Amino acid sequence: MGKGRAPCCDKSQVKRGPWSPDEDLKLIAFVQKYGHENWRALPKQAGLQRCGKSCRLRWINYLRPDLKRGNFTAEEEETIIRLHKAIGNKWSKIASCMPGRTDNEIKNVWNTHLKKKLVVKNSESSASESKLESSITSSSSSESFLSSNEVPKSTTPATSEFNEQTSQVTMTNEIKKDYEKQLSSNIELVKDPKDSSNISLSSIESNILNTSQIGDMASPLSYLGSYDVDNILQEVEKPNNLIEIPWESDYDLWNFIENIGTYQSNDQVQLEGFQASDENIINFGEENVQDVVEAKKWSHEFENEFGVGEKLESNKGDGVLPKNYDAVEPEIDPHAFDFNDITMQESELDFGNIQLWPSLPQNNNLGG
DNA sequence: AACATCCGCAACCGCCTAGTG
DNA sequence: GCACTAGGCGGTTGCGGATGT
Repeated sequence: MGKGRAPCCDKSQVKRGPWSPDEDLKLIAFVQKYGHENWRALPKQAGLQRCGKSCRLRWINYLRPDLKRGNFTAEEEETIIRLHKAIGNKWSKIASCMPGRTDNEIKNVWNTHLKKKLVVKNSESSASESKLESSITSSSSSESFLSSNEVPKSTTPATSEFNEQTSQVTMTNEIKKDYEKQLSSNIELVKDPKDSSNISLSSIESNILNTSQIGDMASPLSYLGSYDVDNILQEVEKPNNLIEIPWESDYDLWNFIENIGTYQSNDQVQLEGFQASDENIINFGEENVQDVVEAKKWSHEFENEFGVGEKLESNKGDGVLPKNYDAVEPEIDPHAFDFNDITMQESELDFGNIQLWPSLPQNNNLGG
């Protein structure tokens, strides 16, 4: 060894392996209350014998309240495939286009399902495609990022954001930039070095700009001819019926929505099925009561506006809770608060059992 | 029923990068 | 510009459940 940096923590001092419900609760409670400004310091402050990285990963991939759980829908898979075609293994970027999904999850889905699916698909269509390919790409060395069989088959270049409500795709600036960068680098690759003039792409370009079937273009050249990414994406991607929800831009709004499932009372909350010990009690600050009231109000508005009330329904059931919970506590849902044990100061608060994942109980299991 | 193999997923590892002094 | 730190990312691994023999 001798190379590389020192480990981020003393491995002998930290626990590794699967997380227990108790650890999860500690982490959730801490993050809800204090946030996660400093992951390295967090485990100590939260009373966890874990590496900060491990805490971060656990939170991001599993405990975050805005996570969607359950199988990927066909639309989501399609989105992953499209984005992967365009930007490759940029899992976090892909994830940023798919609210409620994590990079890790997407990566796993890709490696276990989609890659195989595509191999089968490609081998089925390879015969017919190879004919077309040879006629189109003969002039290009085309080791470009978007090889001809990687040109999106339908509608969207990669710069997109999946909209859960409409199953539509819109673009984020970050991805767009990436995409533009890749386009320009590809253009360099395909240009004939002997030709100092720009490649004449005007006819192709106008085709792109005028067509609603960008995906039918089979040639990488024609694809790469689309310098005006903005224009194209606006033309092609923006469906009329799309309701755009600014996922990242309005943090407070999402916070409100999330809070419904997280902050319940300014009192101590005992977790159902756990013995009353200090470890199993989560204290919520007084200010959170206001949050809950506000959140409830907003959630009503939100539900009316976007019809997402089901988001806040109970997510008990297969595939919603982590697998290891079944193993540890098959009879107990550690994320269901028992409100019988709460001394309510705000008499109007009556939210029933709301769990720590206000997430969509999509289909059933996560495969597995 | 017992064992072997496969498969999916959560977690870990190590590198990269941005921020800071 | 350099060193250091912490967060983020993508690749990989290992466990446990599912399936096959």
